[in-house]
Amino acid sequence: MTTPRVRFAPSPTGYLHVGGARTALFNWLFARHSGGTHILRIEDTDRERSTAEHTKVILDGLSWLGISWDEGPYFQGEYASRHRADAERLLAAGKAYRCFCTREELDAQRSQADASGMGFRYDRRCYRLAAVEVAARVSAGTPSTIRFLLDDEEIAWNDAVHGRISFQGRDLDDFVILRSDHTAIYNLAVVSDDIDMGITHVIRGDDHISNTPKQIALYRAFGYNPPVFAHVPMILGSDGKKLSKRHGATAVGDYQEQGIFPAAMRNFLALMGWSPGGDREIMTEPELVRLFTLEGIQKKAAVFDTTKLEWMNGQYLSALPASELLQPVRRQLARMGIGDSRDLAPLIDSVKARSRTILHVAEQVAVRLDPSRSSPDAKGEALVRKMGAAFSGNLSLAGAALEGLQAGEWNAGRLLETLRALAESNGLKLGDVMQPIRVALTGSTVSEPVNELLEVVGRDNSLNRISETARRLGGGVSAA
RNA sequence: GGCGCUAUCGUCUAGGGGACUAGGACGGGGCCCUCUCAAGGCCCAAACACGGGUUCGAAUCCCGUUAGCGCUACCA
Repeated sequence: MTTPRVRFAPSPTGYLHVGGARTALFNWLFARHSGGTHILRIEDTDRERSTAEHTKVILDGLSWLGISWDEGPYFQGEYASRHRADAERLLAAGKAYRCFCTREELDAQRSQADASGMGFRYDRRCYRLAAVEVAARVSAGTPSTIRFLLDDEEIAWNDAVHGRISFQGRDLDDFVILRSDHTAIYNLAVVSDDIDMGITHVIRGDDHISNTPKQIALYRAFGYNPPVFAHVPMILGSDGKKLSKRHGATAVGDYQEQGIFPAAMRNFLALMGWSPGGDREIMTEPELVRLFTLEGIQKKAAVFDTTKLEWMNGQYLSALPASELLQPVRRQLARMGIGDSRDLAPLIDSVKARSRTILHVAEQVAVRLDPSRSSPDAKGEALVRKMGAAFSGNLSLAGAALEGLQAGEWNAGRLLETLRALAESNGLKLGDVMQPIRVALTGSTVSEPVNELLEVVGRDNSLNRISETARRLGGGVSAA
């Protein structure tokens, strides 16, 4: 068996979608697993919608995900002359014919067919034109497309994920392969390029299943054996509909911004429509490559579950030491307009267990760098309301006790001792003194243990914030 | 409408005739830990779409129904 050659062939008419990224990932995993070649081909033949910016975004997205390619990127638009020559070769061989029907005529025929409840099929009126008539129109300069003459025969293939799929030629149409401006239509361009590039396996979304018989017919007409087709299931939004902007973040760039790790995204995407069998979920890149097979691909469409993605990202997050998080966290902080001079590692360590994304880590680090950046959330406000005057009262008490600690004593151990003693001597539960501090410093009722929080925020920042908050909420009345 | 694809917990999935009182993960609920928690530990609820076959035996094989999705362009 020759080594596989696969391609990822996005059209640069939009951003790199998670569905496209998943298809790219499968192609890449298959190539790496089998020692094959991964080719990147940009299908830019839709000139109206294709842009260089989209191409760049797609390339950047793939790089971010760690998906590489061995050949390319090739640009389909550069092969226009081969496409045209191939179409004309089919025309000369009598396997295609010129069609002079205009778009308007076709539209009229289509709507008529719709109105009568019949499915539209091109009636081959131009195929029946006499040769002299065709020649006359051509020399008169009448624009024409080239249509493929589709035989009525069974077209079937053994799909690597679905098994045998078959269509009848009579259910298909004599489809256009070359536009009147001599540029190729998708199905022709794909087959022409895949033959030219020696593609052995076509791994793509299953929305292409109905294109496949047309493409196989083209392979037959050109005298080539079709490649192996593997149609991977769609990725759906939470409502079971095709993923779109309505579903929120759908571009891989969105997840990059949210602080999702490429490794986590890759791991998660690999599990959308593929399973290694058994219970494995968190897998390293080499494991993914080793385990990946076309047989493990699912037939059923998968719903993209952001919550589980974030959970998985959290798994990667907690497995990574703070030292490796330094750069990404700094980047996020910079985007938030926060420069820093402090060593962030201890801050990162104290918040990463409770975080799922880098963005979340950065937000919490920012608050610990400067508690005045915090604003109370719903739970924080509820606590203030519930405790009433005791909130600021206990806070002042704590502030006074904490002030007794010198800078050299400001560590988690001493802080805990101090707070415990304070609670005991005032007949308070530990939580009654801890929670107000937590809310004052973070705005929330959730954080690392308060003594650790105090240590990480530092003596001056902590004390300032505590007295400030006590004063503000105490309405100027000292509770002491 | 026509053609095609698909159908296991809410979601991602394991399962390829007996090992299934259907397993894992996310999410949900509860308990423990505890100053709080989105962290950790333990526990619970939750699914084979429906109907026919085949078989000693069906989540697994076949057929039909239903539902969902895709395609049906001089888009890709």
